[in-house]
Amino acid sequence: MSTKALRKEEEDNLLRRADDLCRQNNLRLTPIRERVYRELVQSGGPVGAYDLVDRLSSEKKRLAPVTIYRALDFLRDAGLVHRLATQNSYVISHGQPDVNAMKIMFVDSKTGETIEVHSTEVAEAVKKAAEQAGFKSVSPFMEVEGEIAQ
Amino acid sequence: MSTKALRKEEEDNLLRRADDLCRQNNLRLTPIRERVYRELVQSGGPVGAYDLVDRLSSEKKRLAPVTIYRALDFLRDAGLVHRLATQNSYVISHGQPDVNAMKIMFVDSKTGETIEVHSTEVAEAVKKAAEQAGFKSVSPFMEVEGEIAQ
DNA sequence: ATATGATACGTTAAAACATATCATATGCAG
DNA sequence: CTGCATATGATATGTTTTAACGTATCATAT
Repeated sequence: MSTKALRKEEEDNLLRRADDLCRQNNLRLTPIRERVYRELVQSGGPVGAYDLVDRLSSEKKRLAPVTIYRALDFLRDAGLVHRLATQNSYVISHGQPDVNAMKIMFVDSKTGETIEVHSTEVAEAVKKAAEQAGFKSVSPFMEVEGEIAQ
Repeated sequence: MSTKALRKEEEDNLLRRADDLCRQNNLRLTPIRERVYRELVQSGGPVGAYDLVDRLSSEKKRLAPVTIYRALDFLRDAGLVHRLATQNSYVISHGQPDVNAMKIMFVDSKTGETIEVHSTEVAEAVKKAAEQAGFKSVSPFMEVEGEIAQ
């Protein structure tokens, strides 16, 4: 089986999973929201909001930035998409959301390429540090810049 | 001794430390750079670039945004200042730069208030996760959103 | 003394990113 | 069907960051 086929399957899985999640939580995965999510899935990496505007606009119909931002807000609230603040871009959240794990987005400083890793070990260490800082709860997402080997 | 006095002492310490660091690395802590750094020190928290423009501008002379950004870039390169990507703001980096520790900026989601904690435990856990992701090196800074107790 | 190079800063403009506002449409509960 | 909440369309504006180009300053070389 080609990697392309695998890729396609995973895309479908993600879309189904998104659909299920929304259904179960009474969230409306409207056409625009679904298209934004699909675009992020297919891109395989972080994409800027204005890039999404371009990619989802046709000759006849140009979407307004605010439309994309609204869709992104929805997807982020649903936990399907994560914003990379250091890159001003947006990326799908992989994996089953394990409540106890920290979802770390490693971002390559040069290319912007990202890889997501879930780690309960990091989650625990961060939680401990948070207590020192007087923080009672912390986001389960974080972003770390670095360099990919090779 | 009042907390104010303590505060003043710490400010002086930070400024001296910055001065030393630059001297030792042949970096030029010019007046503008020093003023930007001092302003960040005195504010005690994250400050936006345009805030800095306002605060460092006088009636007769208004600094251009780019001037501030350049000073901030210098200070960031020197490791004296950290950019809070989630807040579009800038904050001094406290503490002796411990090479083995992760410098975590906890950011209160509501107020934007920050507290910096250094943790070798987090550094190690993140390093391990980075290896899983195929990352050979990671930034010693990270930013975590959360909520302050109370 | 004059030229060259390196670095910082000034000035103007624009790119890139994000939100406000108000109008219109669409779904859905009563 | 009606009214209310929610989603989208359209336009404008706000905010943050960088680009491009010129000048000032100072050290060093010719």
